Amino acid sequence: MYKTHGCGDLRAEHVGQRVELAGWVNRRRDHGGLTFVDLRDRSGVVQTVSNPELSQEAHAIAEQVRSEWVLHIVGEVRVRPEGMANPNLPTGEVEVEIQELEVLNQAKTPPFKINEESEVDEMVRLKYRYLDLRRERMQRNLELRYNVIKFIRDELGQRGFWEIETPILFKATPEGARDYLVPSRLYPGEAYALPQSPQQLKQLLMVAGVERYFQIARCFRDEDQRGDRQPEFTQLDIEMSFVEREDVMELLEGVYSSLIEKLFPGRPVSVVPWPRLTYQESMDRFGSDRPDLRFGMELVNITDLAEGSGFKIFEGAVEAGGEVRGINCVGCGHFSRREIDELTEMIKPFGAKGLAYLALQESGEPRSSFAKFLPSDRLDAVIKRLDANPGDLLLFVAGERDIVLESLSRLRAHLGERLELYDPDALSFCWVIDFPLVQWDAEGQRWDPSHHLFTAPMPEDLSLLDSDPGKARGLQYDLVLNGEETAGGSIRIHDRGLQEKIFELIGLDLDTARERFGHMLTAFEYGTPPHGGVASGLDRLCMILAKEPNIREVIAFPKNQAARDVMAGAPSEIEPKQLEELHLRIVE
RNA sequence: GGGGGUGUGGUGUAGCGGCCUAACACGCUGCCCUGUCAAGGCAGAGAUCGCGGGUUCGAAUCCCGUCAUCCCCGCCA
Repeated sequence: MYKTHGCGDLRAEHVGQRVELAGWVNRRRDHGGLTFVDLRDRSGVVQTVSNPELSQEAHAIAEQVRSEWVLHIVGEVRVRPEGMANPNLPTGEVEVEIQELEVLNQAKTPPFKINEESEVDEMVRLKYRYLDLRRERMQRNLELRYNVIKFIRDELGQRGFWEIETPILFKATPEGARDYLVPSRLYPGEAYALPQSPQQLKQLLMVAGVERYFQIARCFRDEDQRGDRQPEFTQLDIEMSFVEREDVMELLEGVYSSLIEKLFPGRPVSVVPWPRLTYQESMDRFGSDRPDLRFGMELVNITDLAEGSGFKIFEGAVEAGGEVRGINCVGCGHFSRREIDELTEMIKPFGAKGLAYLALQESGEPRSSFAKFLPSDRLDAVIKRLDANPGDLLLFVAGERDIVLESLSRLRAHLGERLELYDPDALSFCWVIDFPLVQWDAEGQRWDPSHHLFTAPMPEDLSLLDSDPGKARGLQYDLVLNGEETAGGSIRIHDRGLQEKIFELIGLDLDTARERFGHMLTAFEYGTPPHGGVASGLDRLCMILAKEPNIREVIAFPKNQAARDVMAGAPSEIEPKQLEELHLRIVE
């Protein structure tokens, strides 16, 4: 070993000890005679001092040293002279007096500063990711992620789960996201697919009698990027036999609650059991199936008050079968016309024609785009229903239900952040349940599973599958954290007949279904236990726990927006020889 | 596939028709300096203003195209 201690671990208790340190030069302060070298390793930073009176040889080297050089130092830990302690440094009470100094490696001047949290263009960071990861923020994130995963492994182990690996080379499933394909060398024209999730395999593990399975599983989806989406990502995959919906939800909230209690003590977190909202309720109150429960500002339906109100825009929306809903931005009555116009522009992309506003003044008439059209008793009823007081700003959207909900939901999320309506440390969980099993896909003219095609319908809704499939609910649950979808799961179908019925409903003919999922159907005939599970996006979870704005900040080597690895330059051109082996030809 | 933002020394920014022979901070190089810790002092190097075309007497600045990058929509069972 090159070191006896971590740089950041040295304290007053080590005074007098001879220590060996190894690490990077964080900063050098050369006073000519005396030279200070702040040495950094994973554990932190400690000040080392080179004094020519102690070692002429070491001092000559210390004068040559530059940022990010890799050093090996032998020296003695000393208390700093009176008044020289640095309270900003955990190791600030001591310093290491250099006796021997060895340069293990020199370093070019890095393209950006490693020793401070300066803003750097992300392309440059990704190109030199190994340097970016050397910075404190990234080291913190890497450690946080490790701690989260370690905790989950330990916790699930204690709860009787086995961690089982499933194949990365598996079979394409044209339903769902686009697959990443791996062409087969041995079988011309055939390909493996990388898993979008280990869904089928974990269900087959239940058939296999595993009963309690989990995996920290890498998943692959060839779709376009977002700030919270990467082409490959990691999910906590769980499956359990002989359970009902509530059992799976209780398990995950138990694991995550204790995780936060242990690793993030002091952060405000939802109390178990976490709120359970039906899909209907969530849409009705928040306009979204992933409601951010860190703050209120719920959507209020005033459709009945809008009907025949005298305001043509409201009336028209109601007559066309639409709705009128509003939110109360408490204390925002001072918003300027321009600010309200900006909010209006914000929701137009979602189909909203406009934004009606009513700003209640502390005194005098309200400022409003529509109040003058409404009889005063109607106006009072509206104000009362939104629980509004002088100084508040009420915002309304009228139109088709979907548009109203989406617009106000976006507006609510935007205002919640802008007005700082919540504690940035808060971790607000909730479950959304009772999703529709299938949704009508107008483009494809067919029913689409809202979760996936193995989700069991609610038993009491079974008959609806024939009469009114859109009304049938699934035994499904989504976990939402601070308005972000963090996990999703369901009780699965374990009956071949029902599974085939679902295939049929979503327009998979029996031959195709058997070709793609024959192994599942066959397995269901050999004594399949009732089972269900959940999958949780760990990158996203870590992103929120680390309070990072972007999923790339918690992934060691992420792809950029265009799905490229800019450090290694992947994807890259294929050698003709490889193409030939794989029986492939490039079509321009 | 579509919409929007951004591209100026190594990094972060300023400049947004002529005062630009491109400014500032940090970093970098050299010299000085024995108690600094964002060390300090002095001196210095470093930019064809993403690329191509156009408008103009004159373009970092305006226009068009293109590339890169980020955000969003579509997509993500």
